[in-house]
Amino acid sequence: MFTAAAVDEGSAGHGPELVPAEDRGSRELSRTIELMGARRRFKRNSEVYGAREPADYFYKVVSGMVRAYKVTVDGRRHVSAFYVPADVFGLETSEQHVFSAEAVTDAEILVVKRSTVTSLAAQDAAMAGHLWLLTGCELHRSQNHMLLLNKSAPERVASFLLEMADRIQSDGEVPLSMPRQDVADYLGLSIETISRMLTRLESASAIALPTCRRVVLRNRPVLRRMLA
Amino acid sequence: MFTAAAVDEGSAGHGPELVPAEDRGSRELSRTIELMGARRRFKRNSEVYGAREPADYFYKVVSGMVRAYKVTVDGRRHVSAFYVPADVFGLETSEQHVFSAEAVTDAEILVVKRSTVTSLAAQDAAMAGHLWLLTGCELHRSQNHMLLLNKSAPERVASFLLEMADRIQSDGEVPLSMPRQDVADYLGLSIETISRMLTRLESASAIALPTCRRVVLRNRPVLRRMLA
DNA sequence: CGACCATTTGATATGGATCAAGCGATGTGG
DNA sequence: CCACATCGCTTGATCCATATCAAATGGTCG
Repeated sequence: MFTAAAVDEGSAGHGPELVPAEDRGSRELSRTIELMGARRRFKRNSEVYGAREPADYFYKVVSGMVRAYKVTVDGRRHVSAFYVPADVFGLETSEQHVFSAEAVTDAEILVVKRSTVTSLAAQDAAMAGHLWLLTGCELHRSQNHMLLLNKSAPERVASFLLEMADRIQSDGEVPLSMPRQDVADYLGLSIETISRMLTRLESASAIALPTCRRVVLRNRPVLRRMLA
Repeated sequence: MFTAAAVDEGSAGHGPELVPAEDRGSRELSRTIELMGARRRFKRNSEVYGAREPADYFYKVVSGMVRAYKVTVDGRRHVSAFYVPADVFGLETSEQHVFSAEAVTDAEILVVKRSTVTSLAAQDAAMAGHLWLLTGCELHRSQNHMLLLNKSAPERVASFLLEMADRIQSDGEVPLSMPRQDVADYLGLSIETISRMLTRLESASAIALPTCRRVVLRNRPVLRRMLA
């Protein structure tokens, strides 16, 4: 199977509305990691891998959340992605990781040797196809994030909430496991702006904030209308 | 061959310093397009493909330049990439194109049916590997662009010039084939800001502007020092 | 030569960063 | 169990980078 049949569209428009990993044609690779992967536990804020380290493994989140990030020479940090259960990450084609990865919360992660997967892929076209497909999904996500970074602050925050709601799928209630600083570094804004935008959305009763780490989406159409 | 051996690093740091397509392990796929591709000519500003159209072909630039872009609902345009001779583009895994592609200048482009490549890839692991690799390079480029969008205006412009100089490889002289608006939409800035930054770089004698479409890099270290 | 389009330059406006308190939870030692 | 320290979040005041608006200039093509 070397077609991209299962891949989304419907997302293309604007929001990242990413399709859950299981629906993305990733089953082969995902299952391989499931079967052959070693389960490792990571404490909150511990490192999964570091930028510039050899990229010898692929990863799949079982529980918890992971952030991929990079610190620039001038000390600014950019969070490129959050990975939630069922997401596969670390799929880069380069020999070294470009980003670092850390557990946002305590997390369980399946780890499989990259060489195991690539040698399977060399034998099995379906595996190779899925590897390609998953990388394509990551590309798609990255391109969406790129678009997001040209939007206004309210748009970025609204996009973020909708993205998280779609991916975590806990029905209206979005638990923000990460601190404000992570959100800020993901959206390219300051923590103060994140805070202000959330307050503004609450005033507009688009969302409710029972606690600062729990967001309830009260009015998605209002949020969607903010997307450029 | 299903290893990413040839893939860069050295870029990872900051600049996109992208390795020319031929050195990226893309030879198989690139050569396939070379052998099996139909050569098509596109006039300046004509469309190669449109967003949301079926992604039935892969492309390789022979001459000229191509821009990939997307217009958001609110009418803003984002240029996600410029493709120069030897670059392969249109590699998305999704069934429909997310971006549109247009010729920046008159261009010659090799076009090959995607199904041709994918059925080759289903037989030939090397082809599958190269497909993966090239998509990985596109991902890498996209991630670099993402980082770029969090930098200051002078940094973005300096990065852009260095990127173009590396990719066009015409030794110090960078012909900007695209109008300022394209640069602006690529860097997420206004045309006025692009203009001002170029002027500023000229005053700092980091560059010279014999005409507004030709940039001479006079002092790369100064440009590099601007990168965050 | 004149019209048109792209680029530069100048003046002003503004969104978001930064600086600086305040506030609220969470946890620790008395 | 409560006082207090700490950390993360919110709120307010100010500043600055870049957008936007508005001409002026230059380059290209009929």
